[in-house]
Amino acid sequence: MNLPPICEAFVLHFGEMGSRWGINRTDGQIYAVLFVSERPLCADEMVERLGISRSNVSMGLKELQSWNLLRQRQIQGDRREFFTTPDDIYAIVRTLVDERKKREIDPTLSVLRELLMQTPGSDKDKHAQARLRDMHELIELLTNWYADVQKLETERLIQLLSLGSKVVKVLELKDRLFTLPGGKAGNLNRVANQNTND
Amino acid sequence: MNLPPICEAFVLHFGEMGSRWGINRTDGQIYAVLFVSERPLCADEMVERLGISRSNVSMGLKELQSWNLLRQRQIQGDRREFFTTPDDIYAIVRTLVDERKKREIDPTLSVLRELLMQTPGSDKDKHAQARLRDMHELIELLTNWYADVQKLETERLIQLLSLGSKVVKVLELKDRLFTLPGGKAGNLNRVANQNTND
DNA sequence: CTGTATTTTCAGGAAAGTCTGAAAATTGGA
DNA sequence: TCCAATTTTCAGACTTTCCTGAAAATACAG
Repeated sequence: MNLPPICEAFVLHFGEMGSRWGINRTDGQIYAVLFVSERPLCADEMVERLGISRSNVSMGLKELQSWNLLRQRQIQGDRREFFTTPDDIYAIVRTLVDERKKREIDPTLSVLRELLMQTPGSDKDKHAQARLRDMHELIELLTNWYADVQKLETERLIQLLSLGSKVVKVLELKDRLFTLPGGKAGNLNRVANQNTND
Repeated sequence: MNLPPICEAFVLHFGEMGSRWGINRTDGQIYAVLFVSERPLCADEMVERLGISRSNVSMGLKELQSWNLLRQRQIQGDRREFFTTPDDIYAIVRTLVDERKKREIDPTLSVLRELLMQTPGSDKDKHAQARLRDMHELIELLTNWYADVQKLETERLIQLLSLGSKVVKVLELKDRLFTLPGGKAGNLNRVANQNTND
């Protein structure tokens, strides 16, 4: 590997982590090397830096592209293709989550729905369906939350995440305020509900 | 595989998904078969249902136990050990996330912190550090959010997740209400801030 | 302590996944 | 069109991971 020390340490760790998440170690390293690079790289530069074969880089890039994780750039008067990762790390994570959702969560949801439609032929299958219903409900809760939150601008998202569980306190406050008796409170409560039900 | 149709379909899908997440397909199947089972199972029953070797089940159970994913039960007058998954699927997901965090996120954070402490020996390393700082910041944001939200009771958590991005609307409402001029508003604002700053 | 039921370990075979070099395909300039 | 630069493909070598049966270890009843 032909990289300055900090880059190399990161690339190695990232490849290692990738391989624990079902991502080919080398593909993880290719991504990492692009992620820390100050400018777009062509395939031969990755070969040079990672010390792997040209064909391995080619396949890795194809895989990463199929995950929408790369930007491709042409450089003036150069026939080679250059690659980068997006600058915005929030955008990167969104893409990653979107792709994994598309490839793994969505198919799982549809398998679960299909199995829940079937008529159980035994008590065991009946019980299995009850468990599957729980799982389906939870996955739906999480994906709906994600779909909703994903629409927010990064700015707002950060705000929301920073707040964490304190949100619950704000809700308690809201409940407390708007369940007070009296005309004014009733009026405010309508406003509040307008704001919380879409 | 010796399972009723719905169970079998689920077990196969779950094993398949597991293998995409860096979990051994067989271990995923073992988990799945316990998850849908109406009662605790002993190792030989898993052998029978999944059609794999006894030693494979033994290793799978060991692995799943190291992830804290199983409950172990003794049955009156039976020397064999019986296993189940927890009933509460929210608890299951919490455990899963906790373990992955412990094994993958935490070590990554410490690698990042370590690399950010180092003095860069080149411009490339300097730029790499800037990228690593972004990544570190984002991971911290997410893990802090998780650590915070994880403390909530399931009930409250569901409430919060169901709300999704509507939370932002509630916050806007709060801001609108408590930035109005007047003594009463000022007073309420203090209450609100007490409630939102821990 | 002995014997049986049960679980665990582990060497080595099987399967799956990864990597490479050589060759084919593609691209764009002349 | 041809040619050289570049990228892609893919068979087979190599590596890693997984799975098994046999043997060892453990647990416990008698």
